[in-house]
Amino acid sequence: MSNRYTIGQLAREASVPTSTVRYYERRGLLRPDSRSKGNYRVYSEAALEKLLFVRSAQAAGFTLGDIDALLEFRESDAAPCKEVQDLIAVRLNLVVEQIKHLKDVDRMLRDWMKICHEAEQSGCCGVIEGLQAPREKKCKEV
Amino acid sequence: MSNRYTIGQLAREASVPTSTVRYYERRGLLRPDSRSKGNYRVYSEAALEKLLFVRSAQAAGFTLGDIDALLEFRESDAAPCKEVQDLIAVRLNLVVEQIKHLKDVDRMLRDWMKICHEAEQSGCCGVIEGLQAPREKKCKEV
DNA sequence: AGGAACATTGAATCATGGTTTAATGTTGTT
DNA sequence: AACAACATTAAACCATGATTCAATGTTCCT
Repeated sequence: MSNRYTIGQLAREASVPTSTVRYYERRGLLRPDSRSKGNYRVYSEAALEKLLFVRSAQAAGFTLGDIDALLEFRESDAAPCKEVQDLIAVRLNLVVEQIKHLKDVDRMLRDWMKICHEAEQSGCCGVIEGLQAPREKKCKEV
Repeated sequence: MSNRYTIGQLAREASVPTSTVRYYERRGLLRPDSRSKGNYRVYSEAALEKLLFVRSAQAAGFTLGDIDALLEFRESDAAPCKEVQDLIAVRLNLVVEQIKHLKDVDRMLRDWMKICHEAEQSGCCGVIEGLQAPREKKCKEV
């Protein structure tokens, strides 16, 4: 093995635009192993694994900030379960919060949809009215 | 009635920073009714209602882009149920998608948490290993 | 040798919803 | 008159995760 990749090859292998690979480099996540004589980035197989790791971790809900930390753990030989669990726990809490919030929004939107259907008969959009300050309603209660 | 508000008063009434009110103005959502001799923004009661409408609509899950449209409907005398329903439907689809995605992420994070707990005994972090490309795993299957 | 394909860089741009800053002017109270 | 509190503006900045651009250099294939 010991494959070498240009940025384009690497990007294709990981199904990522090259611009994103450069962006990760700016973020400090992924450095080329060296440069060609023409100053092209040269990546090793390990870099590809790392890039795939980054994408997997992103898909698993970690932010690039989280992944920074995960990569440090990965680079070290320790098995820092405690730290990883903390990272997961923090992220999980945020995700749970977001889901909760989105479910509220979902419920509200469905309510408005219902109100709109019901008000449609009376020729007065219940949603527009409903979102007014309460005392301002201009059509009969829906 | 016929109250007049400075931007600060308006902002306080709506529990919004003044910077946000100016931002909405930049976005074309909310214009002052006039200017004082000192060039201060002067808002009417109607402007306050409008601002409250914007905040309600945001809370209901509409983006400022959506609210642009809602305000146009509100300003017109029509009862554009069809348009409002479309707006709600589009937003609802996006929200449903987001919830779906976040639930996947939630499930993955819980899986990783479980894996990490199980791998903890073997002194090898299952998460770090698990996110590698499959052939790269450096510790026994978890 | 020529041309396509690919690479380089820094900087600007995008979407979202704002906040912060700096330098300056106004209003209200004492 | 002095002072605090409040206002004005344009522009830069924040976080997130990138993409796009322009101007230019390199590599590969025939």
